[in-house]
Amino acid sequence: MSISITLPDSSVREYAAPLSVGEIAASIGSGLAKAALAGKVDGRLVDLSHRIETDAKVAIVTERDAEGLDLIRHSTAHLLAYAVKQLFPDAQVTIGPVIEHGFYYDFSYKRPFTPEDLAAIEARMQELSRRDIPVAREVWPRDRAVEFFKSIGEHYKAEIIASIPAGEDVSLYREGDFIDLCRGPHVPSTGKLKVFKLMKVAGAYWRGDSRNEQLQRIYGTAWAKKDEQDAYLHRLEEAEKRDHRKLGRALDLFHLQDEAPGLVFWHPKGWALWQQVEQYMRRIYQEHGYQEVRCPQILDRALWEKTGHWENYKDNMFTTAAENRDYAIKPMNCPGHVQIYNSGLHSYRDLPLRYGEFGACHRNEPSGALHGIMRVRGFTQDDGHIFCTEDQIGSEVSDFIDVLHKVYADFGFENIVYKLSTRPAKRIGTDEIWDKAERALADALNAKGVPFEELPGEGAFYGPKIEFSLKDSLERVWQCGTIQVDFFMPERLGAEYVAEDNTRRVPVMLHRAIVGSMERFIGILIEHHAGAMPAWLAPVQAVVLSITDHAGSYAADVARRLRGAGLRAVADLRNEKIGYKIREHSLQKLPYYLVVGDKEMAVQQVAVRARGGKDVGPMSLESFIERLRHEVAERA
RNA sequence: GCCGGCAUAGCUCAGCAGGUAGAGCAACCGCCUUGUAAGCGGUAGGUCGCGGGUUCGAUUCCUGUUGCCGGCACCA
Repeated sequence: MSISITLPDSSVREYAAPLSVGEIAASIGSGLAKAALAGKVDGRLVDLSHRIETDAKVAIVTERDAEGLDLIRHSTAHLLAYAVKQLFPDAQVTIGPVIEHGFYYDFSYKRPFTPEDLAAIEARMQELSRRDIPVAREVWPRDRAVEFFKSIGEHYKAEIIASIPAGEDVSLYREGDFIDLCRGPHVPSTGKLKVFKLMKVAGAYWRGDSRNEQLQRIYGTAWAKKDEQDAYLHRLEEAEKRDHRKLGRALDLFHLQDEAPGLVFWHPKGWALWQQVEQYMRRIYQEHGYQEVRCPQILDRALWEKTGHWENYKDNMFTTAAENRDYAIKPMNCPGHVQIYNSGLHSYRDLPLRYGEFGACHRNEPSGALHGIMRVRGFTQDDGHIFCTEDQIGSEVSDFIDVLHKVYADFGFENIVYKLSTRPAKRIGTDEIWDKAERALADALNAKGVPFEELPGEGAFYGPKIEFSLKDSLERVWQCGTIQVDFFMPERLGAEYVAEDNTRRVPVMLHRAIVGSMERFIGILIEHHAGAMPAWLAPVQAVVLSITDHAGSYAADVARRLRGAGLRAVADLRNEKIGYKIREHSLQKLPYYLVVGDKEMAVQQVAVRARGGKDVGPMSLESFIERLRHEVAERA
């Protein structure tokens, strides 16, 4: 009996006897046979050596498929392990998964790998690739595999296999004298792996747990084509130029120094940028029914004992003492907001009640977590708390997401990542309340039609939450916005309202922030715009450049009139060539450069140059003011 | 916090098999009065992160420490 194989173009081929995916590729064409990396049989990825016994749908996977690229990366991770085992036979292998743009492999070794080791390993990988060593799949009984890996001293591998259910078979891949446990599939031979580069070594914990021993992780990147890798490396270089730490210094926005780790010194220009963001967010508060409040920075220990922080988060709080009393510098704003709520008696008619604060908080973050102004110990949140009933959660969350979308859009962000974290094992509150709250959050997200990832068990012990993240130019994801349901703190701190039936009830509290940490958000803004802030945010919107001393007083007057019109302008009257001034201010990435010389002075105009070397031409100052105002209003 | 790397002038970086340091840019002072991304000349500037050790002598070697960088862990 024959086997009929259906190809992706719906054509059907008949074969007389069972055959491998590779043989099918060869029967279609020698070019395809050469390009083939793996196969897809009835939707399942398999090796080229996979034998097909019955009718099936088959696709040949090449480097042009997304799956092919993943395959290359995965196999390159194995090639890395192969090379490491050759050069360092007593290193132990663990896991080597595919990640975005590449792969990594974790090893256990008696000493750290050096950058020189990395170069040697990469060279060995190139050599192994040149030798085009076949990669073969083998199936072993689990227990035999465990014994085997133990016998060759690969204890981590043995542990991994031992965690696979007993009695199952496991697949191993052999290339040369290197054999590794792997689900596969893999490329048929090492010669298919040509474009790769080892990027860095780093520590990583075994099984991701900081209580376990630390392994050495080697990161690499791999691609189907050389020019794709070159483009990727180039992209990384370009992204580095956007690094907010570099731009913060170059544009004189802020600095950090040893005496204040994780705390930011905002310079005049950086603070001007901050103020644009803060004033914008203040209007958002006002437009959406929030009342702005302000609470103390330091609160008595007794309050933090009530919230549980003194017991559970003491290591992460900065504390202080005076006159026999202990205090903590607030790590969050919510307890303060509850105090304001509690200062009066509330009716159900008052709810929802929304408080907003630009609250500066301090948290003693682990030293290794600090990162520029993105992860700091002193930060300010656009923090808001909504006191409401259980029934109001849904509409409040829905409204919040609308506002958040508007804000992100105004700042120019479209790439938002949504995550819904649901009930953890250790939690307070009844299942009924959790059901209700989780459903309210999920319904709100679904109603907006946004895709979200659900993280079961990742919610806080006091309630579920949604987190909204943005990606920076280095593809790092930063959490900015959040909305969290809290069944716990209002009760802990004695918040209540009088319900319709005249009973006292505990309100639900929603913690919410849109930009999150102002510091982090501004860091993201800097990287997003590569320091070239849109006019509405730019610390300096226009600089007036005099060509000679002769036009100096006119230039100063133009700058004065711009400031009088509510715009942020400075004059550069230095005795320098105009090209020099243009260059200097261009490096500062200002939106507008107004050149004034005798010509302009004579007709009371300004010659306008926009960022990026665009010549806008001469115009009256009034026209320019109108243009800039329009741009600011549009947030263009 | 953990693993590794790094720390030299305001910035970017060089240097030193151990003999107390150098460039470019910036700064300052002159000259030039300038037309859309670097005019010319000069001057000044460093306890080589900080502490301890080895040494006749340490910026260089060893050690501790602080900070930063890359990951990991963490992020109420």
